[in-house]
Amino acid sequence: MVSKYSPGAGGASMPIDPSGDGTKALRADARRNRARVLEAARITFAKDGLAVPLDDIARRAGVGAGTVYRHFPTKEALFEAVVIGRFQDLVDEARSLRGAEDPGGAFFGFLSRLVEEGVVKKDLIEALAGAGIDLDLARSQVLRDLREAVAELLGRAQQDGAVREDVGAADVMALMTGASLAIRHHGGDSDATDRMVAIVSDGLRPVR
Amino acid sequence: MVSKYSPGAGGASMPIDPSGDGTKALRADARRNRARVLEAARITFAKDGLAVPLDDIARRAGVGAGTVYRHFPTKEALFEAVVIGRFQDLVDEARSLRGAEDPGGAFFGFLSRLVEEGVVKKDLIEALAGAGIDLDLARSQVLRDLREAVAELLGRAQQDGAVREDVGAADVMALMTGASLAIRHHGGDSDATDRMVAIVSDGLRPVR
DNA sequence: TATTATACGGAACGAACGCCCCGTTTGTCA
DNA sequence: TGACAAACGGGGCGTTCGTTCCGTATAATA
Repeated sequence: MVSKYSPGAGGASMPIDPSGDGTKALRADARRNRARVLEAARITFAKDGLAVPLDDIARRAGVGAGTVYRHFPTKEALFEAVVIGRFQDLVDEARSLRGAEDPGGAFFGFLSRLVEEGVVKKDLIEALAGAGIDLDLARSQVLRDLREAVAELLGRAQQDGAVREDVGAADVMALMTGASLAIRHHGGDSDATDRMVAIVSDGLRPVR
Repeated sequence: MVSKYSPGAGGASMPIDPSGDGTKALRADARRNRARVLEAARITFAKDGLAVPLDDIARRAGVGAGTVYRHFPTKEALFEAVVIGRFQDLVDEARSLRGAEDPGGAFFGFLSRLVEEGVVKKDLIEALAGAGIDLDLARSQVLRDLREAVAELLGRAQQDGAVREDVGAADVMALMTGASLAIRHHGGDSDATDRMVAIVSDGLRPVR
């Protein structure tokens, strides 16, 4: 989850950067505040989605709005940073299941995780559903990675005869997005969650 | 779909109202404009949901913003009026299927209609998903009617053995909401729609 | 046609919110 | 510890949008 953010605009006499990755070392307080902002954003976006006022995030982080903007050029950039982190976690999880001995179980288990995440993290489903967000996340690498990882799990499950043949990874992700949204509205209790996931999962199994 | 809107605040010397239903007769131009506003709102809310600026609706209706407010006290009231109309249509449709000879077919057919509507009418799914709307629609009669009508179709289908026993009407409506949202994001082509509906429908059938 | 209640339109208002500016504070390094 | 660059914070600006106000236009009625 390394950010591509680079502070400053490249002033005249920039000291050589020690890490060599194009990002200048941040001052101690700046690094601390940046972390606080990210953490606050993670919590706040999860609860209320992109709609939350940026001031709320700043207040929760214990910094001023200006500080948020020094670290992230726009509100959407901050949102992106948070969401990309979430996606990356999912990608890692999906990839760790690639070699599972039970492809069907791995696939359905991952779906369940996906939905659980979506129910708890509003920003995640908003990002997946593209809820009124420009967010060139569509062109982001993590999203491609996620789709690819899902496609791989799906393909293996299909080869194993655990999943019907007429669905693609995009279908699956859309269904999970929809399920998350439905559950979240529904109140989000875990019984309902399980029932919904079971229904969609059953629908994904091969037609008898 | 009779509105409960009543113009004026009941001045001192109000002439006896001819229709006797508590609403005073509107002037011809007022009645015409009201219809125009409703029609414009229907189209505009369907396309863009509640997020659309009210001025856009007024412009499309060919009236000023003030005129919209004379007929509907708030933007949300207008939204409600539109959504209630849509719900009522669905209720009528569901009720007409009560006596169907094939309960399973009737149930699944209605679900398909529900999703189709949701995909095309953004306001409908927003209302069903409660997307950031206070909208005491929750306490509205039509919504109760709809839930009840769905419950009846569902119950018959279950008695007929066409639908698994462990789901309720709320689950079904949530799933359809989710499917609509997923499809709409997905691009909304009718192939995808059919596939999604088929998957969820299959998931709703009795476990083998 | 004269009169009047009713309705109209759109300018104006105010609240919310993203974003920027700039005077002040703080970390860093010699 | 002194000097300076980096970072801070929060007030303020500009925009968007819901809502209201009020001078003007018009349907209804006699």
